[in-house]
Amino acid sequence: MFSKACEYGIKAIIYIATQSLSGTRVKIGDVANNSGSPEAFTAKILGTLTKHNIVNSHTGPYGGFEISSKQMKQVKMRDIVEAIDGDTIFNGCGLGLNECNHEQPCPMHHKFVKVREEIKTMLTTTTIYDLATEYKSGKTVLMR
Amino acid sequence: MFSKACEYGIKAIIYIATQSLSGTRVKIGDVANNSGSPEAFTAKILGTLTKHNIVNSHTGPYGGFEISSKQMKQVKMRDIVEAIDGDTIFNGCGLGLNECNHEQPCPMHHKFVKVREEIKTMLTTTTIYDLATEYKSGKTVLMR
DNA sequence: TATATTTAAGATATTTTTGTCCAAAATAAA
DNA sequence: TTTATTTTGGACAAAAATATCTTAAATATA
Ligand code: FES
Ligand code: FES
Repeated sequence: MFSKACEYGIKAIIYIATQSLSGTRVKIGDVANNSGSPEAFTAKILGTLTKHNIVNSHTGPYGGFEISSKQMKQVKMRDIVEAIDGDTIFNGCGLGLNECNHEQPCPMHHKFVKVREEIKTMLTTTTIYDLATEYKSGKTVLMR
Repeated sequence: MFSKACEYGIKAIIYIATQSLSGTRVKIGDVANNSGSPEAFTAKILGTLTKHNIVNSHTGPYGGFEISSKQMKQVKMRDIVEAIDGDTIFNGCGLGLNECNHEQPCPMHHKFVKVREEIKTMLTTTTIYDLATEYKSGKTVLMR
């Protein structure tokens, strides 16, 4: 469904957000350790998300990553996925035709579009804040 | 959603099935030309599907690929996807945790499971025959 | 049996994704 | 200003996915 990069990105953001809720900035090493993702690769992905203004970074001592309350509540999962994986999952043809086209549908089109819309809805109606608060309360885990 | 191999496999099977409905066997070259997929790669994938008894192959002159009416009506899209991409799409965790676990859910679990079930339903309720007849009637296309 | 045709199988090549490493830039504090 | 800390960016490496090529095996027909 999502690329590894995207999975790592989502988990990193959720961890950073929960820490931000407590007012603490986190270093990339902490993120990797607490989300079960490779450190250097996760750093790359956070670089992308920083450019998209989904997370804020600060260099130097006492630096690290942080997400504001405003960001948490405004940014949807969809924004993260789109920033990393692009919009193929939201608009692309299920059978890989150059584009999804209602006029000349591929054999899977009708049924596929429904699922694709469900995915879009799921990711558009879920904010970072939603998942971060749930994770902070201990109801969910980022690694096992 | 699906790998390229899986996309090619599905398109190949639909084309072979429509030809089988007319009683004609098709050669790998025809399949590639009519489904817009790379020939040698598609041959590999059809080898896999042949082993899974989803399609039948015949070597030699007048040989080629063919699917029986019985197979067409019994084999679900799910079988094709599972044969090529495995069962990760049906059972795997959306955030890449080693397995999906209801007891220790990842942050996306609840919403993700619903979508995953929709995908499973879509692929389990669609047979090769369904898509082949629709394609044969000209309502859908395999390439553009 | 000899020949032509077609899939099967294995080796190889290319591209993309995933992942690591290291030096540079930014910055806070002593 | 110097030092230590942290992200940033670029080069590099490894693994997986995608794709091609070549030869072998099977088989129908003459
Ligand atoms: S044309 Fe393939 S999903 Fe719309
Ligand atoms: S645990 Fe992640 S989807 Fe179920």
